[in-house]
Amino acid sequence: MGAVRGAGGSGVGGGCGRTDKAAMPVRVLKIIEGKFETPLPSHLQKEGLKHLQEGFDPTNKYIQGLVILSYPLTKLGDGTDFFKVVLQDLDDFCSRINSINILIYGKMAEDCAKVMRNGDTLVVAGFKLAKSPTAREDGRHNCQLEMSEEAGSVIYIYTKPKTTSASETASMSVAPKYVYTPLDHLKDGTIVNLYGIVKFFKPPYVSKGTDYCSVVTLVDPSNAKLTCTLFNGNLNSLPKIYKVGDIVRFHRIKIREYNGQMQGVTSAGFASLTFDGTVGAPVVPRTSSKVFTFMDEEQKIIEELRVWAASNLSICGPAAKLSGVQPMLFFDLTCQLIGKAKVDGSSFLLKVWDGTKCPYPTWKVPVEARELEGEKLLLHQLRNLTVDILVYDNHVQLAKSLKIGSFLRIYSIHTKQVSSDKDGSHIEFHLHGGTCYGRGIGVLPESNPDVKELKDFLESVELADSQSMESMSSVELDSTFNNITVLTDHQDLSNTELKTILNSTAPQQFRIRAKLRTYKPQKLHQSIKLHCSKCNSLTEVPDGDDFDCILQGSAMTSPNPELHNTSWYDSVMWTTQDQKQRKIAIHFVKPDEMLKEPEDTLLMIEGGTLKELWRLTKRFKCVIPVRSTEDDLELLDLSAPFLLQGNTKYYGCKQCSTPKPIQHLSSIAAEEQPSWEPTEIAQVLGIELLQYVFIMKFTLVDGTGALNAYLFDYEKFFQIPASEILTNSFLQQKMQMTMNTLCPPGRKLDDLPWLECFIKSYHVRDEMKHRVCYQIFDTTVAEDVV
DNA sequence: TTAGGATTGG
Repeated sequence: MGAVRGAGGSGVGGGCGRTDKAAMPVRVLKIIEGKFETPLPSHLQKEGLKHLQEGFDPTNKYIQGLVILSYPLTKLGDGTDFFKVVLQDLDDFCSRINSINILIYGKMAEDCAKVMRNGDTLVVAGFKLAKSPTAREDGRHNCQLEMSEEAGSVIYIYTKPKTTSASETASMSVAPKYVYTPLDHLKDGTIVNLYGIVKFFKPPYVSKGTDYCSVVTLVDPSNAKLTCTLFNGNLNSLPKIYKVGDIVRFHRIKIREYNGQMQGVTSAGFASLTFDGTVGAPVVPRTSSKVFTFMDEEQKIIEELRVWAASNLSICGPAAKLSGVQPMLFFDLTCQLIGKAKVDGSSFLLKVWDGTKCPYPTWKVPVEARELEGEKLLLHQLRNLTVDILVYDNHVQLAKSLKIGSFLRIYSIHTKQVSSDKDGSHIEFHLHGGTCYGRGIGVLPESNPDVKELKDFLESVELADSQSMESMSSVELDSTFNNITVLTDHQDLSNTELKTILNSTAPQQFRIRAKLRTYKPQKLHQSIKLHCSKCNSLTEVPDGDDFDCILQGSAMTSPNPELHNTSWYDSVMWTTQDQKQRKIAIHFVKPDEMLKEPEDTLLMIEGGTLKELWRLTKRFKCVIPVRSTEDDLELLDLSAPFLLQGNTKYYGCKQCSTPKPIQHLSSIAAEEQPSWEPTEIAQVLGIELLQYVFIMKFTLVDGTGALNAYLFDYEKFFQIPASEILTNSFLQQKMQMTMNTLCPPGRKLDDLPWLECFIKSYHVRDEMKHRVCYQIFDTTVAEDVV
């Protein structure tokens, strides 16, 4: 963020902003009733353009005029910022040559580009006069003014309502310019404007006084932190923050010192805008103010903050669903309210659903039927998908006021596992009293993207489940029989005894009915390997430490700026603020204009740490770690994943891959809607993609004999992709539950369930010996077992 | 005025 962005009414003398006004080379002032807000220093004398010529002494002289044209801020070959504007001398309107080029260099260029607009009045002093090489072409003054902070130049920018036609004036008022103070430059007793990324928040709650209260902790690229305590009698006037990572703009917030730290509190006139913090999401402010300023400049700030946050802050991944809840934890739930009821004086019941089914039996809070509000039929139809959430104390008042059908985000729900005689054990959902950890309830508008997604999902569930709901009891019945737990394809084959199979020649295919006496590995995560379908090799999945080492090694090579910003990717680079001064570059592969969502975007990163990479994968579709060479970006060593997507690391076969230059990715980028499939990415980069597989050994018995059958499975058997199991504890749990059903621990052979599956026999020939092996195929664990 | 971030009780 630059130091100077503009100045509001209090900006000049009010002590806000981070630069000392007296020394400031670029100042933004206002014209009030046709007069300059602050008089110019008395030693300066005005000079008209017509008196400027080579040899003119600019000491103590100033030029005044109107900005009629400004060019985009650019960088010169040596990296210096450069900004060019054209000034028109209004006092010399009759002269044929009444405009002059001003060339501004360095920091001053950057600062001016941020605040200056066509139509502003400029006063410039301390400039250098030089011959204009473009006078013949542009018809302007044959001299040009050259300015920079180093040369002692000063620019005063006077913002003034532009002359507009009467019809335009009605809809367009000239916005005041605001100074935004970085969070590390806040001073006790000031009232400032600021931007920040929400690191923590308490959704508005009823305080013990007369107002609603919301507590918000912000961070910004200065790495400073500010906790704000905001009050308002009107719920609507508090910032509409829905999740950590949202970005806020606060105007007129009062800064105070509290317990040795700066604190923000609401002052009279406090106003806020809130934005989604997702890179690429539409920049639409959420606010209750009817009138607010928001222009391109602000949009740019939001976009910058989003990019900074995406690579510097841990923002949690996808929100929890009811299907993913685990006992004894706290989580935020996005859901729809379908019922509510008074329970007693200090607690209130909310019945909600999110379309997914909680894997555990859940608690039903007994309430009097006449107290229950909500559509009775819907409550009945969805009874297996709704959960009861009991909210307490200070949350009761807000809960009572909620409308049935509204979409909620309930923050920090506690799941508690309770044993009971009646149903073994169940899970209870509590929203305890108090506001610790942001505990509370927020109402989300229908326009919220998470709500839109939820609504679509609920609509699809509602139909499907109302049909299957009635069959629920028969499913429960099935599992009590519990003797055949694996179903297969090829139902036409009849069962063969294991003894017969052991005496048969290979290769052959059989359907069997057997019990799973034991299996290896017992530690299920050890069953995951990487398989190359080209050379048929199996390798262990490398652990995170190896990857970290490779990343650290590659971070020794600085990004090569010559490889930045090509026709198919945009680059940003920065240096870390720590002692290591590590350089990080991110190259965003340009998406189709219609597809700007970050979750569709691929990026390449140089110099990132493991942690930073994981953060980026939460936000972006694909992340490819690369390093610079002299003339291209290249992939890292193939011991490292060449691609990260979601939670999955994709590896290439070291024997079979012949990596091609990164440039080859541009062919996918050029597609209308690149899907960024790992197989496609691997192919264009010359990588032989390794696939995650489950490799297990099942010892099967049926009373006639015993044999070992291997399971070699990508996804079909457990209905869990092998690629996801290592990073998903829920899937690990699901797999463990499946194995516990197929082979319940601690049971005698007689009590084990029968399984049905397919095996095929095949020959394995080593140098010395020859043997027959068996492999499970075309078999899926039945739904009701899972 | 209120709360000033920092879980787990019913």
